Parts: sequence; C-alpha cells; structure tokens
Amino acid sequence: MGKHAASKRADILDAAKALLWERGYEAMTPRALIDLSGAGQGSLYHHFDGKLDVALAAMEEISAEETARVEEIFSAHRAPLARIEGYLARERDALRGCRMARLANEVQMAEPRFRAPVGAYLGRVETLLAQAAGEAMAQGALARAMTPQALALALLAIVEGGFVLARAHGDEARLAAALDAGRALIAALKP
Amino acid sequence: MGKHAASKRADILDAAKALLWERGYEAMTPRALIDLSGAGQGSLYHHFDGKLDVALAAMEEISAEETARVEEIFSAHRAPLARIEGYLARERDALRGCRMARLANEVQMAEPRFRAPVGAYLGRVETLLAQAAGEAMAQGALARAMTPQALALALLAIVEGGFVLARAHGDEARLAAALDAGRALIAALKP
DNA sequence: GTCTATAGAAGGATAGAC
DNA sequence: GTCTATCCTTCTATAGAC
Repeated sequence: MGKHAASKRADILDAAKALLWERGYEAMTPRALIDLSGAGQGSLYHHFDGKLDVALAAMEEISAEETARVEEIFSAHRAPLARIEGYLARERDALRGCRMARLANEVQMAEPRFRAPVGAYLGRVETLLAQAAGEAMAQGALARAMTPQALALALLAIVEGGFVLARAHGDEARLAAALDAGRALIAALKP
Repeated sequence: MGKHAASKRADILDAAKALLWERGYEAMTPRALIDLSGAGQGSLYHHFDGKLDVALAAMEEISAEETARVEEIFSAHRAPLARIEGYLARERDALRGCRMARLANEVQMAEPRFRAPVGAYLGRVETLLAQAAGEAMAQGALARAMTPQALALALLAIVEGGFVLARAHGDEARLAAALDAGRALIAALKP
C-alpha cells in the first residue's frame, strides 16, 4: 500500500509544485519541468498525459498540503479568537503570493478540474474562520455586529487581497498592513 | 495636437487591452494581437518594440482609464460614506477579475515598468478610500475603532480578494458576498 | 505605415532504444 | 521506468516589398 521509494514521478511533481508557485501555469514549460526535476522527457510523458495533467496532480498535492497546514493552525488553539489570530499570524511569502490563490487568474480556471483544488482550499479556510468566529460570538468574545460568515469572508478576502496588493506594489509590507487591518477589524468587534 | 485618426497602433492597443484582461500577459501572443486587431505583423513591430512593449503601453491606458473611473465615482458623491458605498456598488465583472489587479501574479511583475501601472491604480483607490474614511470619522459618521488607513486597506483588500474568491469558485456570488461583508464592516463602525 | 514572407528558437508531445 | 532523439506547431521577431 502507499507509495514506493522516490521515483522520477515524485521529482517531476515537486518541480511542478515549485514552478506553479513561482511562475504560474502558462509559464511552466515541460522543458523547465525536466530541467528542474532532472528527469528525461520520456519520464514526464510516461507518468503524465501532458503539461495539464502534471499541473492538476501538483495542484491536488498543493491543496492537500495547504489544507493540512490550516487545519493544524486551527486545531492548535482552543480559544476561537486565538485560532483566528493564529491564522492571521502564520508565515507567508508575500511577494510570491498564496500558493493556491496565485493561480486564480489563470486562463485554465475555466477547467473545473483546475479550479477544484483552489476552491476546496479556500472554501475550507473560510469554513474554519466562520466556525471560530461563530464560537467567539457565542462566548461573547466578539460582538455580533457582523455575522460569522461575513467576518470569515472579510478576513479571507483581506488576506488574499493583501497578497495581491503586496505583489502589485512589490512591497511585502502591504500584506503586513492588510493583516493589521484584519486585526483592527477584530479588535473593533470586541465588546 | 494629440492623436490623429484611428491607426493600426490604436487597433493593436485595443486588442492588447482585451487580451490582457481575458488571458493575461503570458497567454497574450503576437499572433492573437494581429488576429484580433486586423493588423499585419509589420504594423505591430513598427509601432512597438515587441510583446512586452505593447503590454506596457496597454497597461498604461488601462490604468489611466480605471483611475479616471474611480475618480469619477468618488467625485460623484458629496458625503464621504456615499463615496465609499459608491465604490463598493460599482459594476464589476466578477469572473473576469479586476482589470488591473488581475495581472498581479504575472511573472513580469518583477519588471518595475510592468508593476507601476498596477500599483498606481491600486494606490489611488486606497488613497481615495482613506480620505473618505477620514472625513466620515471627522464628521462622526463613522467610529474611530479603526484608523482611516486601516479601513481603506481592509476595504480594498476585500474587493480584490473577493475577485480572487469569485474566480476560484467560478461563482460571481462570492464577490457579491465579499462586498456585502465590506458593507457589514462599515455598518459595524457606525456609531 | 502597412503588408506578406521568412526564420530562429521554444513549446509540447512522440518514438523507440535500453 | 528511464533515457535520448526526433517531430510538428507556435511564438516572437526581422526583412523587405508596396
């Protein structure tokens, strides 16, 4: 059961994950995949149908990894507000962008299999945020001036929008400022 | 003075503006530019240095157009809260994305000339939002639970993040929900 | 200024040996 | 499974006629 020892397939997948993050789908070429992975053309097309197939497999893995990471962040804290703050405080590479949402503007988003891993990850974060917000309100730690869903969506959009602003200005401080604005929003809702 | 009658240069520029919006920079090919504009290869390279040069010129125009549009929205209302609400309520094509911020994740963002028009547009929106927020607070229409700058950044990030979420889910209602969350944020700050 | 023709390089995938 | 060699298409740009 499970995976065997490291193969070229895994190497190619790792290369795809790195290239998708740093260049995006369009700029990820089969040539770059074999150069970065050290595999030959043959291995690529033995394990995958083509470039799109490699990308889809890589995105499934990225989505699973990132989802596991946020699950971990949210489970590491008992108090709901601490969970939200833990999410805001997590490490991020502002100038590279969100590993998943970075792909949101690719032409290939029209393809459901391409979109699914991205939507699944973002949907899960939104749900975790909404649950924490709801608990915080139930405990009286947060005012009900906004619904838990609206607060969750606002915070997630602030984070993802913050990535966009940081890249647009070439300044990672823009993401930090957006996260601070998110914290200010939470502070404003404290009774 | 100014521009002469319509030339192939303008046609190519229009094609570039459309292609950048719908496909992004990497997927915008010279071939597509000439097909869409009806110009020949020669015209393209007579008026521009190459693909990057066309894109830069198109982005300058897009940035100017979009900036003019938000200036108009913010000048159309006297009351500061109405200006902010006017910005939130403006027409948007959720599934195509923000005309400017859509390009934030392109590899070419490393090039300052590519980044400048995007940063200029987003910076201007942020400033207009912060001014309106500051005035609203000065008039007592909005509580000072957040600074005007933090509120402006939060709202802009919510809009741009909302575009990302809409595309990621293939559902324009996600942007509408994000905008509603922005409105809820403002409502929560009303005294 | 505009066009068609051309060309080198890269993208994307296949064939077939080991 | 892995590799190298090969192939066709598209990309990006240039040349040169009108």
